[in-house]
Amino acid sequence: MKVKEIAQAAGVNPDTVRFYTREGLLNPARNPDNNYQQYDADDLRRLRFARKARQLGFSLPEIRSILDQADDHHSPCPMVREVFEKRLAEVEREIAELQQLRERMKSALGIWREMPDGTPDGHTICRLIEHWDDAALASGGKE
Amino acid sequence: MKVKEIAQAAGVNPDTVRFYTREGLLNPARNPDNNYQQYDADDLRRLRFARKARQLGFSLPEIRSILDQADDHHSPCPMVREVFEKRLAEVEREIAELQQLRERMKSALGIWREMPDGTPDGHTICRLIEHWDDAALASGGKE
DNA sequence: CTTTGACCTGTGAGTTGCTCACAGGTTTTA
DNA sequence: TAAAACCTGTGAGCAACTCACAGGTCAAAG
Repeated sequence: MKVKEIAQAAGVNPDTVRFYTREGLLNPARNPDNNYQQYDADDLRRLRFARKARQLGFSLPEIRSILDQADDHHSPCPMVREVFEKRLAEVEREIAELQQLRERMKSALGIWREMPDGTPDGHTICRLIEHWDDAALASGGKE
Repeated sequence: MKVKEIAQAAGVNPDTVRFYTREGLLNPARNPDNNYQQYDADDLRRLRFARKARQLGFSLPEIRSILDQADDHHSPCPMVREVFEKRLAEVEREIAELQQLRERMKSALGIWREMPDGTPDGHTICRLIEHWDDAALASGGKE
């Protein structure tokens, strides 16, 4: 299979296939006649695997590690479980952060409804933002 | 004020100050003696404004527009309100997406508890991922 | 008065996972 | 046989910083 074919078979952009190849996730052979990349069923399996793993939140380096382990006939599953739990925790944290942001935004919107628009006077740029109280932020620090 | 001073006054990394200056959000004068950047109270106001706006979800180009409008003595408030509502909608969408991801991950974890780890056999890389059903994904498309 | 250390300068690269652009070679279609 | 569609590798662009580098400047200590 050529780039476009495997890309279509996996439902991804051909450039993504090229990118994954560059990154070493895919190891196509070469057609000696024209130097085209030649992907086989194994590459397609790896590509589909990679896409599923991405949808589950794995990073490309993580996916590469998993693939490498499998190539060495070691079961990547324990590693998959471990990485996965870490990712889940991260996702939970991201959700919490975004929800906090949403609350900040909503409270700002509520307050703004009663505030008149001001013209910048050299002291103030936009009261809406400048007078928004970020005391609530103190609780949500990043580590 | 020099870079480090204004950075401390606003509670940001000096490199962020330099970056914002490069990006045109800050317009410091120059000390002709040594070519150092010289920030004044107005720059500090802009910097604090920018940080607050960032925490509220505005992008740097958006913040620059707001600042530019204020410099022209137009009230940026209507624009702020408009951009803000769009951002809020985006945040809601991001939260929904992440929550969906979390559900996918949790359901995968649940299923995995009952699955044995497998050794790669040339057909399978990691059953955990390959046998994970992504039918649920069909509903959550991106536009 | 010189050295040391802390600060300043601008610029370029690294982060993540692609996506797009470019210039040139190949194959297919008309 | 020429145009269209594909292939090749490489480099840049996205967001919002952060860090590294090489060299200039300045305050205080010796």
